[in-house]
Amino acid sequence: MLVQKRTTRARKKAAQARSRATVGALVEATARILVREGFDRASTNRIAEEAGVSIGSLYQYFPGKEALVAAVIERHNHDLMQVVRQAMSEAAREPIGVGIGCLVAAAIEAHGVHPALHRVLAEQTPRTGELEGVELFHREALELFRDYLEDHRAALAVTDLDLAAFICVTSIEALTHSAVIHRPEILAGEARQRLVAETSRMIAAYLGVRDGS
Amino acid sequence: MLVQKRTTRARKKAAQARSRATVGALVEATARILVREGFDRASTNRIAEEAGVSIGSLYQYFPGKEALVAAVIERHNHDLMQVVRQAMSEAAREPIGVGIGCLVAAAIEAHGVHPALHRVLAEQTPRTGELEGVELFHREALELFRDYLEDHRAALAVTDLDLAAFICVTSIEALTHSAVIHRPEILAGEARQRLVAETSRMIAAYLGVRDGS
Amino acid sequence: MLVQKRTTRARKKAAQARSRATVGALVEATARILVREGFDRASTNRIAEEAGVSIGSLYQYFPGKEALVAAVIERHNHDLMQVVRQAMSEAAREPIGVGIGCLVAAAIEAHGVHPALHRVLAEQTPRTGELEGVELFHREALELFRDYLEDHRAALAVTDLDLAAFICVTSIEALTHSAVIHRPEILAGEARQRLVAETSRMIAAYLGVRDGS
Amino acid sequence: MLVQKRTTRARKKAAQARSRATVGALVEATARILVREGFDRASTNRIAEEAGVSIGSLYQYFPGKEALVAAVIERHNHDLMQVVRQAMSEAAREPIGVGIGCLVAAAIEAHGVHPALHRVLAEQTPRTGELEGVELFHREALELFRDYLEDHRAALAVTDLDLAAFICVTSIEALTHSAVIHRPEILAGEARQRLVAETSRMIAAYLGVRDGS
DNA sequence: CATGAATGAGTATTCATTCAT
DNA sequence: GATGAATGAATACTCATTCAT
Repeated sequence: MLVQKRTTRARKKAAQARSRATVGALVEATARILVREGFDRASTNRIAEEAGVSIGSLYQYFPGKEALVAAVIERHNHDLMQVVRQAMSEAAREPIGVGIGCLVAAAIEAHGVHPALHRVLAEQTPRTGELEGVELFHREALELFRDYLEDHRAALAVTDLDLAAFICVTSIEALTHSAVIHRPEILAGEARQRLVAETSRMIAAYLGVRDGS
Repeated sequence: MLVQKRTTRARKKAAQARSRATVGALVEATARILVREGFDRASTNRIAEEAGVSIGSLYQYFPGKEALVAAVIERHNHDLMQVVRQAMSEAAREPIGVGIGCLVAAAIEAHGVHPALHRVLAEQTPRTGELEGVELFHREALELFRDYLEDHRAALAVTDLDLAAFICVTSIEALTHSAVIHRPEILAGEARQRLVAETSRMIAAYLGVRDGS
Repeated sequence: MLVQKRTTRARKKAAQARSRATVGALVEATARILVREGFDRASTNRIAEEAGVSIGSLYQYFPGKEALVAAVIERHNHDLMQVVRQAMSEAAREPIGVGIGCLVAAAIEAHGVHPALHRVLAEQTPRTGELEGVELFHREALELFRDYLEDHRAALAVTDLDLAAFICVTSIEALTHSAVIHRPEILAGEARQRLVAETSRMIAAYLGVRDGS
Repeated sequence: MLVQKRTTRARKKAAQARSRATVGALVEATARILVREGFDRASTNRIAEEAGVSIGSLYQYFPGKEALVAAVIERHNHDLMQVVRQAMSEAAREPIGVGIGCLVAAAIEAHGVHPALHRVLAEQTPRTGELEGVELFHREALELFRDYLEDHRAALAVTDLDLAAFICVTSIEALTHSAVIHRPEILAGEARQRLVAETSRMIAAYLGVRDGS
């Protein structure tokens, strides 16, 4: 009995491990094809082939193309949040004037995680049905930033923190995104410093950051 | 002879009128379907049907779906620019502190021109090939705004006007867009005033607008 | 009355001249497109455009694409026959041994009249309906050659002149055609002489040409 | 393990058998439609229907109409070569005077393999892209015949065997083809013997076959 | 007669999805 | 669970032809 159980467990584990591997391969293949061929040419058949998995198995784990892309988005969001969270905890240890600089720099850095994928996701992926997940990152970042403002409320002139967070996060996100997509030259060398500086200055000015806090 | 010529002209005009009508019907039908069914379900056949025109005629005037959507985008951009230009000339007559408020308000107003279409264009239309025209509006607005800053250079603390224009236009665009799409409640009544006020304040603070100019 | 008639006549003539010009332009345009784009891509609309004529006018003069191509074939056949007839009358003045050489040489020359068109007609034009006209050339040449043999019956060993003509014309035609299409190198310089010589020798040997006739 | 493997193999075989059956059905259906409806009316949809296979399956195995027709041509060529090769080995055992008769007779026989298909392939199939395979048969036959001449070089008066092979094969091919297509009456009963005799005589005379070899 | 806008049946092709093995 | 052959609705696009002007 014990042996049997063990075997079963082992088998299950093996099976689960295999499952995870298959799922992983599929998500990675989707990302690769998305980047290489674009959203429209990313068909389930092609993805399965790229993953080295049969089309039947693909449908075993994902209900369709949408779910596959959603998984890619989720993973990408997770990677981005990693960077953001890291920056957040760094910023928490600094006075707010410095902290905002950290966060802006982090936003740019985050967009550099997987720029090609980011671009495809931003430019070609329709925000419909399951796929609106692209916006999820925004919401998470928003919450984090709102909390950050809350922690520094005393040092700020603004009162409506919700609105302030919306304005800051949206602006920072848009600036870094737009720079990455349409002005890559602005992100190299000294120009990058200036972008960070200017953006930070704008945000700080808007928030009415009091010196020495 | 004169009669003959007239007839010829009349014929031509009739023909041209018919053509224009067909083209117009197609563009309008495209916009309608885009809004009603979304980008992916907007097939050339469906568009032709909606326009009350044969599929053959569609291809007489447009090389494909892309061109159709591009025409819709172009028309939409044109409508937006109308609003922006109007606001620009208004702002030109005011001190910069007030002028920026005008422009921000105009940006929100512009997004209200045809919100449903705007949304589809922003969320579902891939920015590939001919379709990157969505970005064209941005570029035009950028230029206009840069000129505006140029005219008020003396009243500003910033020196790199290109970078400043990029930062301002991108931020304003993103804030109004994001508000329209994800926070419609923020655009009604008193909340709208606050959004305009806050945004304007941020931009003015960033530009280092000197009072009384 | 007279004046009237004259005018009418003149008009008619003018009209007829215009008609002929239109027809000519259409046939030439068809040939040009056939060569440039191939049979399949030669659409009536394209032909009309190339001819600088409206599609409506095209259908005034030709019932469809088939008729257009048939006209091109006919004209081409006519050009070929010109060469063949010329050679025939030359050959008639020579003893048969020499005459056959003339005819073979003429066959090659004929294929050089408009090789590109010839190729398209031979390789891409289906021999169906009105279009079987490609074979018409063969039949005409056959008849001419049969008469030629008849005139030289006394100098020949063969008795069934119909069969002999079929064998000779088919062979000559095939050899020159095949050379033009698949062995163009065989038609330049000294190789060409050899092809003519060998072919003539074969035909003469087959016919049992008696020397000195 | 063995059982497992067997099962796997069996599965594969079953799958492969199904595939082969589908492919076969498609090729046969193409041939049938080609004959019944002609090249132009042979659309992929019609072929799939005739084959009792979905249009999707058609495209799983063939990239398009061209490939389908190419497969038919290939199969037909193969069938023809079968006959030719058979005749060749027969001819090899005979003196060349008799051998040539064998080969000519075989050429006619070969054209009788599937005359209707042969006709469509010859008359309606454009020789473009993948489809030039019609000419492949010619090239193969040419090589075979050249080798044959080589083996009998001593018994021949001609020296340029390449040119001689070209002349012989082209002539024989054209004569039998033309007879089948345009003079079917010439291929029945006694007339056929005469055609073979005359053609053989022409070829033998051309080659300068020495008696008793 | 000339024009060219309009037509719409027809064709090739893709792709998400199912299901027997 | 895995496989991959099969499916067929859907789509983009062409082209011969008509007919109102």
